[in-house]
Amino acid sequence: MVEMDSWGVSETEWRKGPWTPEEDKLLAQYVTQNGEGRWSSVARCAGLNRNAKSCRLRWVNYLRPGLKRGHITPQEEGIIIELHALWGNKWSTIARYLPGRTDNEIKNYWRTHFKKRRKASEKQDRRKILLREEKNQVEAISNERVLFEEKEKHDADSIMELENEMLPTMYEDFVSCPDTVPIDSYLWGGLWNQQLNNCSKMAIQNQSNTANSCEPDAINMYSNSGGYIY
DNA sequence: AACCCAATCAACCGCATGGTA
DNA sequence: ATACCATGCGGTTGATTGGGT
Repeated sequence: MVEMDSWGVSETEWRKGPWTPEEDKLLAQYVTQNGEGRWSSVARCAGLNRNAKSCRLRWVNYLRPGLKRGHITPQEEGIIIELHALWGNKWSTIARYLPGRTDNEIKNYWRTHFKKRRKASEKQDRRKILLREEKNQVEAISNERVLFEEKEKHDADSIMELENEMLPTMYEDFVSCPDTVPIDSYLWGGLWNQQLNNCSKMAIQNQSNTANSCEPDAINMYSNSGGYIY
């Protein structure tokens, strides 16, 4: 089955892809002799195996006399920017104000340069976001650190208070009856050990004074451990 | 020298619109 | 009124090219 395109011709048999110099010559000759328009007949009569759309596009964008070649000038770029701001993607309208330039050319130019700028701006945006995130992270870490230090200080104060309150009592309990006090209760670190160290001297002194007032093993355990209770 | 990637350009495709039979 | 054809337009794609690694 041969499908018909919007130009009323069968699509499947037409040549596609880049135009050869021979095809260009045939098309240019035909259009020069017969004028623009009636592209269906151009396609049929010029001896080209191309559809009407393809012929028109090739003529309009490449073969038509008066087309400018080369880069878009800064002046032209200015006009494009201005007119695009005015009309948006109306490429053929914009092209009317740039003699020798085709809508396709302007469209490609805009897409290339606009895309480049958009990419650059996206890159800049991403960089800004990263910097902001980095800053937030630093702030968060800093805040966490401040909170942690405050908490540590608070905990240390609490422990100090607690120890100051409890140690004398605990030590008394320990000295008077070490078996009833769980050994874990004494795993409190340096302050407790320091306190206990001071007290132990008194205890040893007491022990020598009142020989059987407390169990000697606990004190020995402390003394043998180099000041720490395990 | 070989490969990769981005930029560029030419051409295609689908849709909209206008003319006319 | 409407169906069909011709044309134009904008978006997209694919090939080529040039620069960087």
